[in-house]
Amino acid sequence: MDFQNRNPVDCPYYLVSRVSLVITSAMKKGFADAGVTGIKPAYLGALWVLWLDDGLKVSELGRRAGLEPSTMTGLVDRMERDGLITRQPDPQDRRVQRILLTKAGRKMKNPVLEIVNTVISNVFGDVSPEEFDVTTRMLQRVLTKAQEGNR
Amino acid sequence: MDFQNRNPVDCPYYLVSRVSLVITSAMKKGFADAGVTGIKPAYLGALWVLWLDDGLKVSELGRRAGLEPSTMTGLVDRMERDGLITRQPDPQDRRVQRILLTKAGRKMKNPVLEIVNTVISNVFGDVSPEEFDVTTRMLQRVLTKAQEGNR
DNA sequence: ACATAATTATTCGTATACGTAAAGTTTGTA
DNA sequence: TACAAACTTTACGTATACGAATAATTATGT
Repeated sequence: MDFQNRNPVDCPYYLVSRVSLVITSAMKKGFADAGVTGIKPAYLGALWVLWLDDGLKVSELGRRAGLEPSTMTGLVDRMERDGLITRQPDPQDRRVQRILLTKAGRKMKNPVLEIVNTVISNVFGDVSPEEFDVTTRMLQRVLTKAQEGNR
Repeated sequence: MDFQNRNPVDCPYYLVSRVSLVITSAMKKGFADAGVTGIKPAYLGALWVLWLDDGLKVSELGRRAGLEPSTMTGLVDRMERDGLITRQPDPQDRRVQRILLTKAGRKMKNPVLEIVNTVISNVFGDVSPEEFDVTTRMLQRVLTKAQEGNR
């Protein structure tokens, strides 16, 4: 890896950052085109976690979605404002807020995941299954290693 | 691509977003550990473009770095504040501000790119050259296609 | 039991990014 | 020439993310 005589476009940092923003933009458009309101791309991670395991506390939700607790507070604020979740104090531990999907939040699962399917298929339309698998597994390893580094 | 019964960690959107943030965090630490001050990860794209072609106008700099003009204004503000660039009015076109590297901005090139090398090598340490190439080329194609879609 | 430590969520300040709108300048055209 | 259109940058509001500090609560060690 020697970037001294190369362009930003050769740098994986540039590439993943740009692709992340490209997908965010495509997601916004996908939701808007499908007429699904009240959801933002940043909600996806947390919603997805809750669809699999509802009623988590803020910190555990953040841990599974890859976000810091201080980031979660604002995200949960906006998701609450948009009617997708509610905060419920935990009677067992008064420090804890349990995050629970509303009916609207639960009902969104299938429509939203269909839109996610479509958007991902469009963005990665020209990518072969082999390339896709190599990249997916590689990025998963990078994340796992980064998590281990923070222990 | 069917995410109905999968986890966020199987979704390339989740992966590229998280990896992007992981690298940002590693870059911050890389700069701090090396004692290089006045640079932030977000400056990298713009700086890199200027190292190759100094004196661009804001919009062209943004185009090459993949950022909207309205994003560039704030970024240029901070880079100016941190002493890396200056704004110079263009006498040929009074709408235009030319962005010029300062001496400090120029001198940073080699040290900063060395840190970028190191950080990228660490983050992608376990990745084979083949996986790395497949991923790089794939993401480049995705970006190119996305740009074409916006014309 | 009680002081100390750890956990939990939040607030605050900052950075990063977008879209929309505005103001000034230049360009194209009638 | 005059006027409309396009371009260029900036301002503003919003969203997203982090780290440091804080307050409240719970857990731990002696």
